[in-house]
Amino acid sequence: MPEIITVGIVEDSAPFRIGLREFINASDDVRCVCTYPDGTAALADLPAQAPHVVLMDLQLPDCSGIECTRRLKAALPGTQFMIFTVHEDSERIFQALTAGASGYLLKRTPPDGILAAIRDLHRGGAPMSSEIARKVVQHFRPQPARPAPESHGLSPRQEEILKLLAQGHVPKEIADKLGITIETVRSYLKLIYQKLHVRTRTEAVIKYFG
Amino acid sequence: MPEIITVGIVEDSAPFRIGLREFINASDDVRCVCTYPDGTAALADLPAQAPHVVLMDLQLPDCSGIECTRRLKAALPGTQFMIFTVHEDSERIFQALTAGASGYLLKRTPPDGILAAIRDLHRGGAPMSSEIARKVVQHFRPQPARPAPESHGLSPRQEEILKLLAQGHVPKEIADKLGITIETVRSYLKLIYQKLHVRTRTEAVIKYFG
DNA sequence: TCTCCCCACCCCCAATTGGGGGTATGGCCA
DNA sequence: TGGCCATACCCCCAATTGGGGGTGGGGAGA
Repeated sequence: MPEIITVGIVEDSAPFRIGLREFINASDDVRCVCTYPDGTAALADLPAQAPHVVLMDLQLPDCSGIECTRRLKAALPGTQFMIFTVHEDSERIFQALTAGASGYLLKRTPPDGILAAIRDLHRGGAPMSSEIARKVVQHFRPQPARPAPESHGLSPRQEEILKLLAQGHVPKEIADKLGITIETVRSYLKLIYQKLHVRTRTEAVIKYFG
Repeated sequence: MPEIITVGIVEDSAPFRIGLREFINASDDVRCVCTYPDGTAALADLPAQAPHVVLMDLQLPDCSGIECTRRLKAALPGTQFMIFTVHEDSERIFQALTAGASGYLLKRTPPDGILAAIRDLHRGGAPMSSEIARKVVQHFRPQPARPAPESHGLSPRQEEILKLLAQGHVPKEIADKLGITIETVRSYLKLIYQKLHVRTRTEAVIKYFG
């Protein structure tokens, strides 16, 4: 028995909003639990509804759907946001993604595709219209400047230990996990500190993440 | 009458390679015109075939599929490359995209999905498995996960100390920097550990960055 | 052959850390 | 007015950490 996916809709066009809701509610596994015609209404009530997924139009009368997404995402980190719009310019796409959206559908998407995208989003995917996906992928291209691809010169074992450190494990736990003594782990840590030019586990982890 | 989409396959596993070719050729609109078991063979012959789409395994015997993609894309800018692999670590995904790939499928993708992805790629899309798309989207926002500092319920002073921790400072240095005694810093750290449900500085910093 | 490096282990020791107590001041607010 | 919390400080103590030494074995290269 699959869980019912709850959906909120933020869309200024009433016919479109209602039509979308009716279509969604005609499905077995997705329910539209709230709709809003503008950002103000959504910001006021949507956090209390906390749907799994929010469909967000970009063109709202009072504020941009991007700003609206940013604020709602801050209040509802667990909710997945899908932009649903006619705009497909790169600038807006990237702003939407940085604002916290995980999906980006064009309005010309067929109804079945919308439902499929909602399910995909809820499963942890990032549904995007083809055109959007291509723009996102292309944005990776003009950056051939790969900054420092692993130049710390750590041996495989040393890196393994660093990775466990970065997961929050204390040396004793690392020793247990790897089936070696704590003394060995300590030896490795000393070497790692030397190579990374740090003095503590914490600094090493920061270097690892930085 | 739709144009026939020509496909090249670079894949070291012979059964997989053959099976994929047969399956593709069973379709009406897609034809596999060449297959290669390794990067060397692909680099030598694929430019002469110039298929519309190339399915590229990442795990090749002689060189990485990423490097192979980079060179082939340089020779065939009009050809669309789709990575086809079991790897889904972020590092490889981004390397593949910067190398010129426009699609990224996991091998667990059902056959129908593979054909659909080939068509999508040829139409100008960027087909990706759900897991891949989500990773791409998430990495697109390097620092959006910052605006949630209140969630852990730290006081301003506690957060200030945590921030210094996250810069690699040791408690004694924090005391000096803030002009308070180390004992005070230690008291704060205990509170911070409690609130964040961690036991060490390192874990606290990981939480801070996570 | 003879290094060099990686892996694994051991000892010592000073310093630090984390956990447990505690005290005192001041602000907020009900 | 009393409670609650943030800030700031103190003590003790076991355990851990970081830095300094060292011992081997095994594999890759020169």
